[in-house]
Amino acid sequence: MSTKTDYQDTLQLPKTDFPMRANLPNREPGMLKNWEEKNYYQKLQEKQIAEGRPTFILHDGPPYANGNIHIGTALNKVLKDFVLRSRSMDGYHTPYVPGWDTHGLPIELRAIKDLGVNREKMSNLEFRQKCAEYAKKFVEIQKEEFKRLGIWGEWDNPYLTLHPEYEARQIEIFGQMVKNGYIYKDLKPVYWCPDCETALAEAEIEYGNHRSPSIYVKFAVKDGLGILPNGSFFVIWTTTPWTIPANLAISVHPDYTYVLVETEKGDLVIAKDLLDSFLNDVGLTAHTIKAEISGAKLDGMICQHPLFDRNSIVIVGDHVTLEAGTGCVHTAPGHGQEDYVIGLKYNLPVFSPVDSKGRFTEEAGKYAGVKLAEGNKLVTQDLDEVGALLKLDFIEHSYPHCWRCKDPIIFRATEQWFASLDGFRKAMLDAIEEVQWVPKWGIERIRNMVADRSDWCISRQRVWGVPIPIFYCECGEAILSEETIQSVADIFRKEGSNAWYAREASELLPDGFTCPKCGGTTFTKENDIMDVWFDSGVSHSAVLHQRTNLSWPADLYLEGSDQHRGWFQSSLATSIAAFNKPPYKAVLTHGFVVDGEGRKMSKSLGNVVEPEQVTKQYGADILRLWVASADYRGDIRVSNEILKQLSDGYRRIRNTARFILGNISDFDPETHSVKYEDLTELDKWALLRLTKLSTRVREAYRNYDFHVMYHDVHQFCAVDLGGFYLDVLKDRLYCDEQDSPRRRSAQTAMFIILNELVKLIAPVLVFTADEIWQAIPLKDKEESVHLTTWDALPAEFNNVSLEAKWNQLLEIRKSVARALEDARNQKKIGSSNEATVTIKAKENLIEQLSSFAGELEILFIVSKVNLVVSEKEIEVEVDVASGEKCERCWRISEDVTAAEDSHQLCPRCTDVLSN
RNA sequence: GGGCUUAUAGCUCAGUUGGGCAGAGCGCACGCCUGAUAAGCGUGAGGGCGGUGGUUCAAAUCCACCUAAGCCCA
Repeated sequence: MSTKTDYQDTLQLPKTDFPMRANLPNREPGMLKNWEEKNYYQKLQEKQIAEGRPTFILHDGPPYANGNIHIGTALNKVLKDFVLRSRSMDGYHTPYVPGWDTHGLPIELRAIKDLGVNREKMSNLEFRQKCAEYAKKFVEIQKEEFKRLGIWGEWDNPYLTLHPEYEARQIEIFGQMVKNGYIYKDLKPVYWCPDCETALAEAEIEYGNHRSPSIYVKFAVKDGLGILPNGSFFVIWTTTPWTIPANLAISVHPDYTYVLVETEKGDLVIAKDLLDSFLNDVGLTAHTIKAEISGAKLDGMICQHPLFDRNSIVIVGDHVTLEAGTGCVHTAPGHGQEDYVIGLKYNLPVFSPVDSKGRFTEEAGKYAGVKLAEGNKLVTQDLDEVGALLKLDFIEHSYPHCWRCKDPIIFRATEQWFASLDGFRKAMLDAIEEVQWVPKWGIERIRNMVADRSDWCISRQRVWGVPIPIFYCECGEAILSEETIQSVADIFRKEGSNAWYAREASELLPDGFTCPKCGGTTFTKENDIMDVWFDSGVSHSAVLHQRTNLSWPADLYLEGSDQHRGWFQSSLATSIAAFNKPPYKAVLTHGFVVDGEGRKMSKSLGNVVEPEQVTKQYGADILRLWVASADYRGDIRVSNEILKQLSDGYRRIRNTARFILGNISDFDPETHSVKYEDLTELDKWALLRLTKLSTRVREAYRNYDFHVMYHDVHQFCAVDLGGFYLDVLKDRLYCDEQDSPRRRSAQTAMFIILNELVKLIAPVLVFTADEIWQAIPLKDKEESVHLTTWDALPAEFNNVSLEAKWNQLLEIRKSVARALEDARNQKKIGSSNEATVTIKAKENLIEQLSSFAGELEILFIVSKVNLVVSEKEIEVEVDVASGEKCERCWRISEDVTAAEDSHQLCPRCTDVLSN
């Protein structure tokens, strides 16, 4: 009886425990645990140090610790992990200290909301304690989420912006900036609640309907620059009459057209497009349009303030709109954000004659002491009396209210601390030129932003953050000296910034400190804390300068492109201001994650993809492969379809590895390896392809072109290996004698290929690569692939002389495949082994094919190849192979003969079996 | 409204300084194999390069404008 399995047992079929199905979601956690137990990250660091490698410092931008990570955070950390792991394999020492941003208003708000904190009944110290707890909780949550993605780093020793040593360093950097003369105090309008007597952040504002007066006011022209007659009027519109006493200017848009129109209330200047609605509102008739003037020409004209003996100048700005009013905007730099910004441009004082309780101050002259609600009435009456009021009305509109007391809020200028960008802008711009920006256009973005930005207001009227280390003497003098700031820093280093709230000023100042101005000895503390961007902005020094395993400046910062305005800039600012050097040598940015249609993710659209969901359904390696597959310079799409596709790509790589593992199970590289010169030419060709791949992929990693790596590796597995090399090898591997040189030659090449492949994918497919690594039959190997380096492949592999010849063969192989497919469609053959192929071509091509000698059958996986010289370019004929099918290797040949028990065997198989 | 960016087959990507009928892989369709088998092999159909208008002997590649999308700002 002859059965198939009779001969199956005489073959060397693939044998491996390496599972075809990865089951990543279930298996990855176990591998993570193993890595952690064996302390691999630490081991890698020690190894790198022992080998004396050059360092590569990627400084981590701290995510904000107030929620779970999202897919964008995952993308960022995974990219960082790619960089570090590839640099490690490329021979660098790559310590990685992850960090978190732990201060700031969002955490204050969440602490109040989520922890049910009653802020009124709690001291600042207690409240800060709650905020710290909240932040630390999310640090732990995010830490676990990052670890799950396979990211290696000093997870048990990260940096937190609330650490005492961090805060101390932050104070020192501030001190350095003071020393360099870049810190000053000035007025700036902020949201202010007169009832609660406190500044409010944007997040503490609630919009609601409010009834306001609506007035049109005319300002008489004193100097019309010869364009407008004196005695004509600019007309403004406002819903806050109480800000009229603080009016310093009238803004017009440079690109709008204005008309001078004759009315019964005088000759008025109005934006042309708003003339009709204005006349209608106020109930006036236009008699004559006396002139049309472009807004730009109005710049510099001078008007008389209707109530005070001072000027109101005409200025131009793009913030003026045609939505309502007159196109001439009442401008009070002390009472509005836009007014403030345009005021800075024109050097207007930040005039804000209103106190913390919402009453006019002495600066408001006769209104001093009047509450603003009353002020609205008085001002309007006075305007009417002097004839400046054109119209009074009342409107319902959306207006900001205090979240706590629900009262309407005001804009009020208060004293704030600033860092003078102007003082070091030039140095920042110069530094930007020295940094390598990836992609290149990043330089354009940050350059424009730095060139345009105004001074940095670092004051925040909050408590959860690092206090601004300034004292005030009774005489009013603000104390900020090297000595006092260092004293604060020293105390913070021991006790943290809570000391600011726990101690009296005298306990924070150096012993025996006296006011340099008046000699006074009684001091109070500044109430403001620093902007959180200052916290994270000093991380380069707080982390890199203070950790012995790191160094300053960083080799690389790697964040989303929103950080051109954020962290890249705040870091650069503090670094330039303190040290006059950029904190990084290179900056890499990536785009944002969007959905399958390229739209931003939002809860309301319901298109949010959570990293946890991806790891649960597909595994972290798939998420990482997704990161690797996309070109991160632009936006990166993610969708189920995309992830599904990645899974297919992943399986291809995985199964390629599995196939090789199965075929080298009886291969001992030490005893069975074949020397390069003794390898078959096909195997040499495979190693040449490997060398090309390896060169390209390593270069791609060095250039941060991870998607090149993915596509090339995938293509190599699918096309070079699966589509040709491994398919062709099967006959040799399965049917040749186990220890035959040709079989060992194939195994040698496959072994080398797998070893290199696993190292090339290791930075991306961290779990799968290590799983493969464990399965490779190599003694004395590193415990984990992640502890290895990319060693140079032997130069002899780069045997380019093979290229042309084999490329041509592959071309012909395509023609053969097409011909075989035709024959298959005509039901002539099924398997290609059932075919005899006749190639007709010109003499020189036939000659070249002849040089493959008896190999062509194997290379085309057919039973017989005939070569015929003809005049045709190339023609392939397919016939049913004649002869009998060898029951062992399934190839058909006329040499197949009946073996003793009537089984059909070819001579090769007969030989193999007889040994 | 401003600064920067992106736009090549269903998907992910290649397309050097403008030059040969625009490529790859995946997916899909069809077929083969059943000794990589919840695998493997082959063939094939898919786009005219976001749109419009220019420059040029020649443009996916250069210029202008527009559209859509993204980040930041106002």
